[in-house]
Amino acid sequence: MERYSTISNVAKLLNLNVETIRYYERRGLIDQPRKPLQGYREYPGRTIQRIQFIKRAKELGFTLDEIENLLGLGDTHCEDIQGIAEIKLNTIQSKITDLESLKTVLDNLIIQCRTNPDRTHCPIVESLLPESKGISD
Amino acid sequence: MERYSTISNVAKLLNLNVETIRYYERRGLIDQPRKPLQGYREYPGRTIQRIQFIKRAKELGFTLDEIENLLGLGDTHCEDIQGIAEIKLNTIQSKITDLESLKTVLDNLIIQCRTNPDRTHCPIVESLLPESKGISD
DNA sequence: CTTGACTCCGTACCATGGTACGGACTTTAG
DNA sequence: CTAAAGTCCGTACCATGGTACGGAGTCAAG
Repeated sequence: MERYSTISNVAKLLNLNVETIRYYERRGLIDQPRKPLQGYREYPGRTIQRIQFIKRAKELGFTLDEIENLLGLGDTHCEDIQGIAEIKLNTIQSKITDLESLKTVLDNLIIQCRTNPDRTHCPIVESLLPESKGISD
Repeated sequence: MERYSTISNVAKLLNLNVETIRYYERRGLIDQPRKPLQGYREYPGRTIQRIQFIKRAKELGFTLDEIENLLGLGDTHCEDIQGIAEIKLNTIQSKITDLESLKTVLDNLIIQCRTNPDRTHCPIVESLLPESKGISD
């Protein structure tokens, strides 16, 4: 693996936008290489690896703040990292529960629509209205 | 129900922020009452109802754009509304599926952490790293 | 040398759904 | 009348994760 690379090469290698890398730099997620007297900044392999870590963690649903935490812990605090992952797992579970509730409500409303003999009034709209007064005014 | 009300009364009645009502006006979701020559704008009952519709639809997961569509349809186009609801239902189902996948991955990683005899290396971190090289550099 | 591609830098913008604020004006209650 | 609360209005900001852009400078290839 090449140890140094310009920003657009890194972006291409990791299938990222140059602007995104700059954003991560600004946020302090990765180090910005020093500007050499001659030529462009060169990104070391460890920064490339770090970005790969960030990308994988994002895929797991971690926010950039959370990822920053993880990166700060290194891999010698397994209990702390486990804790962060458990919190994320609980958050995901909550979201699933919320979405399942929504799904149930929408399912029921759609069934009402499908079985509605009078297509000039809509059970979904009526369920959304206060006291089902209609909005045709 | 009082037919006219000032903006802060509407906000209080509907448990909303004044600024939120103004935002809905700016977005064209609700009509902004004409400014009378004397006194403050007065919000008619039908605007209050409309905001209640918006709130309930948001609770069902519809975005403001989608809600604008629903409001535009009235309740005489049950098939169109059903279509919009079905799209939303599919979106919610997709999100649930994605989240379930994430949950499975995180579950497995957390189990690995819990059963990890060597707390000085973390399976979660190692799974996020390219080739599990470690980030202690 | 020239030109095109790349980098840098600082600033602004985008999506969505808000939220905040300052200054000017109006209303209300004492 | 006075003071406090409310309204209006236009502009800017917030969260999160980006994305875009213009102008200036650098590098590389022909």
